Amino acid sequence: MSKQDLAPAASAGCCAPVAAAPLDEERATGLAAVFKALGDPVRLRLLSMIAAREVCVCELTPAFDLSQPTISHHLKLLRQAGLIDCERRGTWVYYWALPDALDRLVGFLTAARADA
Amino acid sequence: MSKQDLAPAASAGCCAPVAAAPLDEERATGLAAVFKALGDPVRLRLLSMIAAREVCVCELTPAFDLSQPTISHHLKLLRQAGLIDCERRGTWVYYWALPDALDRLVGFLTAARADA
DNA sequence: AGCTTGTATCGAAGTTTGTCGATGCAAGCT
DNA sequence: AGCTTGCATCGACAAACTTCGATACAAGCT
Repeated sequence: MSKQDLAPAASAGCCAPVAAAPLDEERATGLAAVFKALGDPVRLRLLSMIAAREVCVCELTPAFDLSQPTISHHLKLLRQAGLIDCERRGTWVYYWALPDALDRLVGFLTAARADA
Repeated sequence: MSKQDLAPAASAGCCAPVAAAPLDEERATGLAAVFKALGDPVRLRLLSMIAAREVCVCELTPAFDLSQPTISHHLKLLRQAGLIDCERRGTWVYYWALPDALDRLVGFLTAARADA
């Protein structure tokens, strides 16, 4: 039996036949990488602080009970996920948020939300 | 539009924005647990299939190149995250999505997005 | 040139995660 | 009762993750 045609298009009737495409494997991998970056309380708090306004690392590190290398590691993961970016200005390094990555996540979630 | 002044004693300059509260540790832990559940391509695809419509496990398992216990394990994690729920009906088990969890994630993301 | 401070990178240790085969349980059969 | 099918749980293993101290790099000092 072919499971290609999962959608019975039963009583759905008029509108919304198979609302969102079932999320192909490639797109799922890309999205999952970003979600995984948010799957840690420390990184979530870091992102929320950075999204509020551009922040220097020297303000972020003392806000946690973690070592400086650990905070630096989490910032690197957020950056690799495309959620933030940084720049060195003299002695200090400043981080800011990249809204596009958040937009992609919201797009997926609202599509799933709409289906449900 | 009330901006609570949680500003750090830093010399933030004139206005000291700090829009949303910086996401307390407890809420960050709860949200991160849900984001972590989405941090895997298999679970993301499972959720998108389940969100489209209520689905029987017997339709989900053959859609992946993974063993049946592995799919069952991923479904359990999604359920523990509050993203889906299930019910046994005779021989088969059916899963459906819980939109509230998605709403919470969208709420966090759009708040962060607004700040940035 | 040295010294000091801010940040990133480098191993390493301990924990968690993804996956599997084997097994167990539930429900519908004959 | 037995047999078969659908799904969950168990135990194990390799891979990945989080965290740390030690170290290296970068920039502004004296």
